[in-house]
Amino acid sequence: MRIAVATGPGGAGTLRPLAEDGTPAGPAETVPDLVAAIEARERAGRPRWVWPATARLYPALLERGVRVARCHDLELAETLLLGHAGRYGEPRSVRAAWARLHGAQVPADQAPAHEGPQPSLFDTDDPAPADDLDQIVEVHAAQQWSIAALPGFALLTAAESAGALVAAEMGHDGLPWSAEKHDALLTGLLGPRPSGGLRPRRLQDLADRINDAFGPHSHVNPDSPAQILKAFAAVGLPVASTRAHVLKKIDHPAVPLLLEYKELARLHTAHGWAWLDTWVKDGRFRPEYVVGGVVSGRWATSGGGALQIPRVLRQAVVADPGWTLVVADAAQLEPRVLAALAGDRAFADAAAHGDLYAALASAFPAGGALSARDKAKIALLSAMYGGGTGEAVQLLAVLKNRFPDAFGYVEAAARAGERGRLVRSLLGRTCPPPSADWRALTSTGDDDRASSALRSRGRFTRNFVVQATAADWALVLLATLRRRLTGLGSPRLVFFQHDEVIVHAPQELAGQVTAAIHASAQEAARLLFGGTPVVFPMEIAAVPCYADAK
DNA sequence: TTCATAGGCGCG
DNA sequence: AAAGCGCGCCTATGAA
Repeated sequence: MRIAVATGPGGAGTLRPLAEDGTPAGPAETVPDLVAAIEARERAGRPRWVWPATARLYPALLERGVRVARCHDLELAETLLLGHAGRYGEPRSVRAAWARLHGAQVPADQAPAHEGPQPSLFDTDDPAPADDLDQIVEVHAAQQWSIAALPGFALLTAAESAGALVAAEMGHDGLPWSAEKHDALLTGLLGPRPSGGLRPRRLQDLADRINDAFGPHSHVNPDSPAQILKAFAAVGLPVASTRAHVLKKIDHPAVPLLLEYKELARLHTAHGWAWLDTWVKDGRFRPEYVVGGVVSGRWATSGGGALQIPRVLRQAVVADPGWTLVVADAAQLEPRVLAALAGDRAFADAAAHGDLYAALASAFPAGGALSARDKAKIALLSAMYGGGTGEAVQLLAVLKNRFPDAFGYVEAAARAGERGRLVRSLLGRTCPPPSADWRALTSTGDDDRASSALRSRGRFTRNFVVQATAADWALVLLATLRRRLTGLGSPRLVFFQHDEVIVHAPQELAGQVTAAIHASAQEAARLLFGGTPVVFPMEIAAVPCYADAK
């Protein structure tokens, strides 16, 4: 059973039961308290809720303690369907989808109402227009018809919608975060918290010593790459850039000071006290996730930088007393995905257990500075990213000879991209078409810029098929894990980063959570790849602090 | 003063 | 000179 949901004014709304294919299975009903009505029907029968956008509607339910098992997010589904049709970037609102169905003028999407107090959806003074239930019902039915015709899309849209539920729940529950530990870490590395916009003591000290190293009259701002370049040129050491790996190659007393400065300055500006004040409240870090924010299907964030937390700050992620963090990481996910995708028998056999790179190592010649395992890893990464300079050239040749189907799979994706064609993940998530600029550039000449653009597009599509299918797998894992955790009661998903999840759970449930994660990884592999011999092992640790994992 | 871009680096 | 994929966030910088 499905139920379509339209929000109305003042917390009211309208509901209508639907069959799986979207045809109405009963009359529309207007309810004065939409959240209460959803809660009652959720208890009665766990329907799949059909609503315009989980991100706008679900936070208000969570505020009132209401969670739902399943939904169909119309905007996310519309985005996936448009993408599959090569129509990236067209408006995805229910109104826009309805207008497309009727050949009417398609309204542009409203900019996400940023900032301001969170859920304005149920505010009585909400200026946003109420949803139109009839449009919701009609758009949903059209989507179901399209989805049924596309292999993988039923699973893809269900998983994307479940991901939206998880994202809202994680934003609501938050990642357990110790402000005390974070502050102590900052103080230890940077010195006491400075007042005003001053540099912390340790950074100022390094800045002074960097200037001393460049000479008595030096005025270098270490935050300015341009000034650093000039300073090195002035002492006879011209460098192409100030990136850490470039600076490491030159011999000058300022280099180690600069490297230390950059690292600490980054921590201070991106995840320092200002970040702590903004993003951590009541022992929880509540980021804003954007489901499907990356074209490959990975999530993005729109604030808080949840997907770029420096490893050193994992010390601040601490379970509540009596609780534990179950930290789970998919080992070597992308090469395993390639193995399963390509159906390369020899490669899949290597990916059938343990350490994939080690299993491949015997195919690569011994000798030299690199171990055979490292060579296997470089070859794989080059194949998936489109690298292949220096030593990687020979290693790629080995890969091509020994594992021709795996090599051929990403090569075919690269060639499709170079021809301007679309490529898709296993479940059908589709890459954006090349831009008009790209077409103009690559159709006219065969100069350097044109061939560079061609190769760039090839690298993108080459990587897309792997990264996006890995995202498919991770999203299905997340969806099935969420279902299992609901069965366990109190455990909560609190973090998801591409191929890694953290569950916050009472200590006594750590074993059951661990089992649930293993089972979900297996289920995801089966749902995507059927009977592939490739395994998708999870490295799991139940720890009091995130930093203790691995 | 505001805005867009580049350079750099954090994560996978 | 650029160079292997995908992101977000910060500062410096120069144009508007």
